[in-house]
Amino acid sequence: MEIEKKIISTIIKGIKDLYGQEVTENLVQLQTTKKEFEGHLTLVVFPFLKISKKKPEETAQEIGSYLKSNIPNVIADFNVIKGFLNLTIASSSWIELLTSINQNDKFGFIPVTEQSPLVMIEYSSPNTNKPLHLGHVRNNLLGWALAQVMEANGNKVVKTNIVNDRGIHICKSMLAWLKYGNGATPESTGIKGDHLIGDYYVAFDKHYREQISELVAQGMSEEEAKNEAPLIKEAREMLVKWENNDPEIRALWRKMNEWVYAGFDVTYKALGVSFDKIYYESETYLEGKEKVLEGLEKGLFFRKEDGSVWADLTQEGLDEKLLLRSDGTSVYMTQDIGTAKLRFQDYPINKMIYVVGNEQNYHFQVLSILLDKLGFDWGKDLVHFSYGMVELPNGKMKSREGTVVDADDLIAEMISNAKKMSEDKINKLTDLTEEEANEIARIVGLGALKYFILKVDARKNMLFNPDESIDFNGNTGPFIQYTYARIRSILRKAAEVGLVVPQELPLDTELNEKEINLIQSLSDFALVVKQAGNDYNPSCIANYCYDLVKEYNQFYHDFSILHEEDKNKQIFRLALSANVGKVIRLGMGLLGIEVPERM
RNA sequence: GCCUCUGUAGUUCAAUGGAUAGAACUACGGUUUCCUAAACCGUCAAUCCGGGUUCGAUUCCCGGCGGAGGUACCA
Repeated sequence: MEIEKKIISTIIKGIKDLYGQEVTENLVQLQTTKKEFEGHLTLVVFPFLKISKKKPEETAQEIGSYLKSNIPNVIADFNVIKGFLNLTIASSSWIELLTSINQNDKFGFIPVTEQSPLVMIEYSSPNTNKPLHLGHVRNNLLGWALAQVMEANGNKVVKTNIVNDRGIHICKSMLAWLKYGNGATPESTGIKGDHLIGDYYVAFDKHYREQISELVAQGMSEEEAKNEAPLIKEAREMLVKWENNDPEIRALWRKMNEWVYAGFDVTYKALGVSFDKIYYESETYLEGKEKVLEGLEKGLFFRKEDGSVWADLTQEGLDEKLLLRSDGTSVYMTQDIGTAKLRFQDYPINKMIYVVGNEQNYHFQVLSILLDKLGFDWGKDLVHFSYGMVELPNGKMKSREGTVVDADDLIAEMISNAKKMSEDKINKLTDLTEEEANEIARIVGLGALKYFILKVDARKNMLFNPDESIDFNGNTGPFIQYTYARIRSILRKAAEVGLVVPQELPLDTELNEKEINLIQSLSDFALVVKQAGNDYNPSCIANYCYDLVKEYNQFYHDFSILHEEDKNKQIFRLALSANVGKVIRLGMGLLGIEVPERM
């Protein structure tokens, strides 16, 4: 980082001295040199040709000479290939850089201060009528990782969850439980609360379909049958009762939601995610209604003859959008407006990020415009962190067809597979207690799952193959975790013989290319964290960690560390290992992935 | 129909407009006097098609073709 800054400023000065023109920093393209060429950093000189009015080679040569004579303690040498100026950095500069990384426990992170902007991140947002599935897992992992990344970039972060705890879908579960449940509770059945409720949601659907086909058999059209089936009518009645605060219905609703929340808590805890503030739609939907009526008064919205309220977005190139139904009840959009209002009351939000699937791109485009019209400062540039769907090898997940991957099942399976894998490796964990071994299996199993999902660009749809997901080789979480554990092992062994990495590293160590490359890769971490924050994209951190690990593994394979005879060299390599370990821990930490001391 | 996103080795994923498009899995073949072999090394193999922008395009723009999503008084 420091090295690059120094070079860039010298280049800008050099262009001025050589060609008499001021250039901006973004014109200076300094990148890491490709492996097949000599040098560490490469300047692309094409952008300067118009200024120098000379050939690429000549321009590169001149800039190179300027750098070498002006900052000789940084630029040891240079070479020119076409329009590329390859710079070789002096060893002492690299060692200084490693020292600065070594001294900073939160290398690459920008500290959060009182003045930092406040970013609120909404993620998870479950319905309370069924347990979490693989799609929610992606949402939760992305939301958590993004929160960590934003914080690492110097933002105050508030993680929030909006729970959709009201509506017809909840009533369906409640109704089925009353009819077919025989008073079953999580305690009496031993079934996790969210799964229990989910079972009755499925039961409702089953009986509902039966009624529909009966009615169709009696000669009713399918469309009509769907509306006339006794079950759906009862569910609607129940919803009305709920809205009218019927004490019995409300009591049942509260009881069943508590079961679900208890179940969700277990899943959230297993995934390692948490929230600073939870909102419930049962508490926000009325606020939204109010806000919409307020907008109506101000003339922002209009009312149709049937009483429904709409926003006219044709000016913005969109169509008209419904905000309140003709019967006065609120829709999805209304609730989001209400939630926004409450959040704004509760926090001085500078930026709002919604982690929601890409099927709702249009919804958020509209929401942004509406919030802006209603006077929310952050409305216009709210961020919809839109992620793709998770597909299975045999197609999309459909809850009705039973092709969903349940989150709890998946987590349990990953952990038990991790356990099996480590048991296959004899001589490894034999001295550990059962408890310690289980803890490692948990860390590794979850690491595999999290990494598998987070390494993929969030915007893209991704394919999840349950059989292949638990691969512990290649670009996977366990591979990275394993490298970390090995590094920790080396440091433990070194400590046993009294070798400790000092704060300050000796400057007179001779470095080879692989060692320099490793320092360079370490320093890239700061750039990657910044990029992840700018692009709202945790996946680049995952891929960075993997590249770093691969590079370290080669280094580790080629050079000895504990058996190195040159004392300076030994300390240097130990420091290098320690800092690779540190950066892995920081990087994986941003993804919400733990790293084990042993495995 | 209209709108948005997306097309990279057999498969799953990479590549701020930069040099010969990288990995991993699979297959085949190597490497343990040595700190964790859950490792390392090698071989095979790809930018959907056609234009444009420029020193230079997987990337940006336009047009096809393929995939996904949206376009509801569902959430």
